[in-house]
This record gives sequence, structure tokens and C-alpha cells, in this order.
Amino acid sequence: MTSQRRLLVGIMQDSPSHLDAATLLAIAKQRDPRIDRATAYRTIALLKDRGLIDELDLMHLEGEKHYYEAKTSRDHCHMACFGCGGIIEYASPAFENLKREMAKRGDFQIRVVRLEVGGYCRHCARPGGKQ
Amino acid sequence: MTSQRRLLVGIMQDSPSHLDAATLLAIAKQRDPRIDRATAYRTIALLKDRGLIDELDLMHLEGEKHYYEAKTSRDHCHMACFGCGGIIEYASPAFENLKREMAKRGDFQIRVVRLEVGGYCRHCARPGGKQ
DNA sequence: ATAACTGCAAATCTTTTGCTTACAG
DNA sequence: CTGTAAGCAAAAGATTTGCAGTTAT
Repeated sequence: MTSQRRLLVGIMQDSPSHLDAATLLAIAKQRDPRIDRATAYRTIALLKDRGLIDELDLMHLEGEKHYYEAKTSRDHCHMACFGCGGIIEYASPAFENLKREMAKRGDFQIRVVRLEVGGYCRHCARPGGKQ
Repeated sequence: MTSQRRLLVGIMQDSPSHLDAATLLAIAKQRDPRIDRATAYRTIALLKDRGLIDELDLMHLEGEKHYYEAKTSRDHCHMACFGCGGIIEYASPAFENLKREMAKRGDFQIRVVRLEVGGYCRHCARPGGKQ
């Protein structure tokens, strides 16, 4: 792995939030101004292929871009609030069970799982809305 | 709902497969040649807001476009095969349970759920790959 | 009337590609 | 050496927007 790739992976691991390609590139440029967009995108594609990062859409809350996060040991889902734009991560045994069930009953070799939920968080909850 | 919207919804309901915006537009144009791209996109956005259709990415198997399907009574997940490009739909009580659990334990009013899985189907299964 | 919908053309935004030079094993 | 990676500039693809004219309530 080259230094540029290490740099990009490091940024993703360090970041507390989910970064889109443009933001990731901007941060990388602070440390090495000549990193190019193409390099960022090519590296992202490569890391995604190797299963080192996950790609998210976060319900396209702000445009069509994608977000990335370093893969963690435990898969988790993302709940995106249409009210405040916040992202809540959620992991549970029930999610693991569902994955196992899909792999087995669906006879499918799972490589990537993406579970995203859109709605309203505790603070933005709508009085009327139940589900 | 205007006639154009009815037309677009009708196409989505009738289609056995998942349509992207461009294909949807092409089909609609066969019936009414002056429907414009903008109308298709605006209608899609509106239907999505009202919860009448679901938007899918299908793991971006062929580019960054989105796919749409008329909302069904039962949420289901989509398994996209990296080998043959096929899409398998999968619904199960375990999925429903997970949704309930997320809403309750995460204290979240769910409006949209999108569960997409990428990997290899029965026919494209890789000898070595287990998960 | 008043508000919502449409077509058309142009713009925007994100991501990808071709090509040449620079590096790493 | 030989293949892979990086920079640069231009292209491609999907979706959105401004505006003027049309339709529906």
C-alpha cells in the first residue's frame, strides 16, 4: 500500500463521522496538497473492492454523493433523520441473525451488507407519526 | 394525481424488474412522446416523498443510477449478485422483527428501510468463499 | 384567479477516463 | 526493468433548476 493510500485510509479511520469523497479529498489535501481527485476515487474503489471500507448513501440526505467508513468488525445499520440530518448507528444480534438467515435460506454468499433507515429520531419525532 | 404521474406509477407497478429513471422515461415516452426527463425526475421525487415508491441502489452494479419500485405491503431486501448481476428479493419475519426492534430500541420513527446485500448467488458461488 | 404541473434548455454535481510522467518491487 | 500508482485535464453520466407557458381546482 502506497503512502497516499495509507493517508486516505488513516483519515477514514480517524474521522468520527462519515466522509464523502470530496471531504475526504479536502482533508487529504491539507496534508499533501497535490493529491488529485482521481487518486482519491481510484483509492476508494480499490479499498472497496478489498472490503476494507464500506460505502454508504445515508438515504441521500444531502445529494447523491457517497460516504465511506473503515470496515468494523461488527456490521451495523445507519438510521438517518430527515429532521436534523443526524446519523445514528445501530448494531444488534437480530441484524446478525438476519444476515445468517439470508445467506443460508437465500443460498447467497454475502460480501457486503447495507442497511439504511430513514425517518425521524427521538428529538425530531412527529406527534402523529407512528410508523 | 395527474395523468402523467399515473402513467409513471403504472409503469413501475407493471414492470417485473426494477427500473432506473432513464428506462422508466423511455417506456413512458413510448406512450406519450413529449414527456420530459424533468417531469420523470420530479414525479419520482414526489412519489418518493409520499412513500409510494422505494428507491434502490442495487449495490451500484451498473453505475450510479437509482432504481425504483412501487411500494409493496411487505418490505423486502435485495440481494445483488456480483457475478451475474441478478437481483434476488428476500422477505422474512426476521426482517420485520429487526425493523420493530430498531424503531423501539433506537427510538426512531421509521419511514423508509433499505436493505441491500452484495455477493454471489447460488450459480455464481465461489468455491473458496464462505462469507 | 391561484396554485401546481410541464417542456425545454442549460447547469450542476459526482465520478470516471485517457494519457504521460513518476515510483516501487 | 516492468508493472502499478499519480497528476492533470477533459469527459461522462445522472439529476436538478430557471423560466415561460399550460393545466387543474
